[in-house]
Amino acid sequence: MSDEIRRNMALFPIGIVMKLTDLTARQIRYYEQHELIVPARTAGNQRLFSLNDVERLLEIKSLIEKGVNIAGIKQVLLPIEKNSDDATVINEQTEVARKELTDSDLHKYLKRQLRTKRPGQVSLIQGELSRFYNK
DNA sequence: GTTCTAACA
DNA sequence: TGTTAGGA
Repeated sequence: MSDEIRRNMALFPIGIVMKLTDLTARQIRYYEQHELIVPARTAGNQRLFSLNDVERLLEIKSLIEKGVNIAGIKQVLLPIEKNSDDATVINEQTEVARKELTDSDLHKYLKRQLRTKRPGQVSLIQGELSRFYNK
């Protein structure tokens, strides 16, 4: 499986994303309303976020802290193209992986992700998520 | 127990 | 953005 797909697998419910990003559920849902992120949904209508979604949220968070509003962020963060590599995927494989995801697995998973670099986003996620693997 | 949408003392 | 109501 490619890292591209791995990064786009919808794995985390909003609770985990809250801890990962330090954002409130309210904020996360609000950003989704403004299409800054487009998480996948389970059959029960619950949001499932991919690592890419988490990265985008961290970027959004940093921009908000710099005083940028939603309109401004929309100009920085390109819209997610449907059916593109940026679209959050949810399938059987994702389903299985998500159910088996434990907290310790999450840590190992995140550490692994940090080694697969991506231009423009790497420095950010490494800084923001460091509190997890450095503790 | 967790998450969802809608709405505002 | 916070918070709460009422459901799933």
